[in-house]
Amino acid sequence: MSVTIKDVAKKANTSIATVSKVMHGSYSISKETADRVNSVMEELGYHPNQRARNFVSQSNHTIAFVTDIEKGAGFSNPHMFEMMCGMEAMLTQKGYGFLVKALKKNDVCEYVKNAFDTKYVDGFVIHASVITPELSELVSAMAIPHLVIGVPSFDNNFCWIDADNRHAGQIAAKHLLTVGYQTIAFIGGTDEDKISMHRLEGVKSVLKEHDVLLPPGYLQYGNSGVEDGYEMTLQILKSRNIPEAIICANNYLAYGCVKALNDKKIKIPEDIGIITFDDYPFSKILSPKLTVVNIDVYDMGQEAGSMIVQKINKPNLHIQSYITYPQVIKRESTK
Amino acid sequence: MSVTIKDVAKKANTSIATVSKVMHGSYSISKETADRVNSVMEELGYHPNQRARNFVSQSNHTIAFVTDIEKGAGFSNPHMFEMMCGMEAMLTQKGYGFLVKALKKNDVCEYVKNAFDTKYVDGFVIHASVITPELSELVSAMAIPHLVIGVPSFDNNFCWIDADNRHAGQIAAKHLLTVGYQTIAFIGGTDEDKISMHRLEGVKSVLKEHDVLLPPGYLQYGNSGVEDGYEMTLQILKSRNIPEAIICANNYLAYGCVKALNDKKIKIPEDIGIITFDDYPFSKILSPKLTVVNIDVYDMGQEAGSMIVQKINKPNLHIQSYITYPQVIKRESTK
DNA sequence: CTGAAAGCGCTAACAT
DNA sequence: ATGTTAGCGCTTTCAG
Repeated sequence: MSVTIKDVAKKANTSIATVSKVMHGSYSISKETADRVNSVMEELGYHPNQRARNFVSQSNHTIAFVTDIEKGAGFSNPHMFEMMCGMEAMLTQKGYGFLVKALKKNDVCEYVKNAFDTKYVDGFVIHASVITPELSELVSAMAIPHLVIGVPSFDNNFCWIDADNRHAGQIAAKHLLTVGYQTIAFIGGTDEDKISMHRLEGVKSVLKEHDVLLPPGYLQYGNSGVEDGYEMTLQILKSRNIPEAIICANNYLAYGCVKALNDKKIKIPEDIGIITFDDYPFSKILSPKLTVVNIDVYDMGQEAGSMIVQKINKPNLHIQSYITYPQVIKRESTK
Repeated sequence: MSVTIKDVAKKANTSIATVSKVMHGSYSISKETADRVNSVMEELGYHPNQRARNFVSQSNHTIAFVTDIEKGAGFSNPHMFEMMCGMEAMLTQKGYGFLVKALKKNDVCEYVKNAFDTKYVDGFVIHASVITPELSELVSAMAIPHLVIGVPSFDNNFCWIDADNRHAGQIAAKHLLTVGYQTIAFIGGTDEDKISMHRLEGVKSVLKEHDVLLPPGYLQYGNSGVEDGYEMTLQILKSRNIPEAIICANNYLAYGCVKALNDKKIKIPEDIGIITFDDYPFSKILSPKLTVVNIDVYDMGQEAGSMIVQKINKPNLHIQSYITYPQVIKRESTK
């Protein structure tokens, strides 16, 4: 076994209580004893046993991030990881460990309940993809410190934060208007796709404000594959008056859109400007490089890390808010 | 406080030792008591306190993954996260928690030493990007359970596993030969870029074996940007005899290569075939979709998870090996 | 300013 | 088959 507080106490000719006090910088300790104890600790290479401390304090100083990641997620969902990076950084800064737990929606309740009951972790950040009404019940009934990332789509008592996609949509529309595009079309996901819908809402609100019309033909919905973007763009091009710019609800649609425009020999950004959301690596690689409204998910992760710690310290804090740092990254696909 | 083993014992009219035994399925317990205890546990909603267990057993059943990730890593380094997914899955399966710790190379020694001394975690998986000779000293001097992912580039006592990029290079070359390309060029990173170099080695070994020449003009090195790939491809096209296929050491180079070939109106895969490594999301999005030798980093993560657990259980196990599951994903850029 | 002692909740020898 | 008891290493009253 390694050296314990007892060993230090013995060698320093004092009690373990005093050693403990020295470690915690208690004022009621004479400089001499403190010095003596410190040097013995040094000499013996003493390190407090974290597990014993966890046990006594009934806190692990770790939080679990619960989400649904499976094989391929690293490639298909870079945002999730970018968020994790931000969370980890903030939690480290606050003195917490960052534990990752991949779970299917159906297993989350059991895990959270158990992890909480057994005091395995101090709190949970839970991705909206795995929340359920039962979980909402559970966390509020047992007052489990938690924070959901993403807006729940049902009645709930969760604390949550989310990116404000509506705001991002507004920013996209404003950017296009500002640089001089006067007619704007939108291609987006199905109506199941909340993110796409919120972005569209934001776009609409800005267009309305500026008295820009959005004729039905300028609005296309579909799946979010490259091919879907391609087809939807073709649809838009059938309009009597071709729009001056197209807002694509996501990168894949945007790539399909670019392809369609290329095939039709339509110049980007001169004839038609394109803007999309989220800064995927290939936004910078495509030609033209895509102008993008980026949401800083790293910052969002940091925010989440900071908030879960707040929740742990002030359990009755209740947060439900949109947090977002959208920003235009101007590249080649807009004037 | 929540319900403890004492409460259960009292209510079940037995001792805490018996309760403990019931939990661990000891044989020397009568069916009746076991049943009674179990139902009391159920009734009271008892859950053993994990922290107390950790304390007693001096094991957290958690391992820390130490690596250098910073803002943007989610996008720039999908492989890292894919590996993490695999590790998490395996560790969960083995009953371990997965803790992520982002650290700069200079801070790793201190962290590992302290986390080990304080028994904060049971073992470490360490990414090769943050290892140092001092760390090697440390882990072997203190017998710290660890596993490095990536080959160290210096003399060391680490246990490590790595992807076999040489093997991947062989597979790429073999694939091209098999589908009928007879002359092959290679564009790769600088000679600092070990991964690229290893891939090239593999390629060379296969070409040699099949008596295929690799004239100097067919070999281009540079940085790994899209533009670099573009330029290097142009260089290759200056050769007297244009090669029938090009192996690109990574995706970015490959994209530049595709661009150059498109600009020169050279048809892929008819005139020139292209193959590259690692299945980035945009390999499937580009046109033509890229044929790729994929290394399953998820599997590698799983392997790492499994091995660190083995190391914890059998400390004198020493592993230094190349582990790899390279596989050709045939798409449109080769015949 | 210092120390004795009572836990924290559980496990595992050792008795019975 | 069951119970007693001694820790695990540390924090924290409470006395002195």
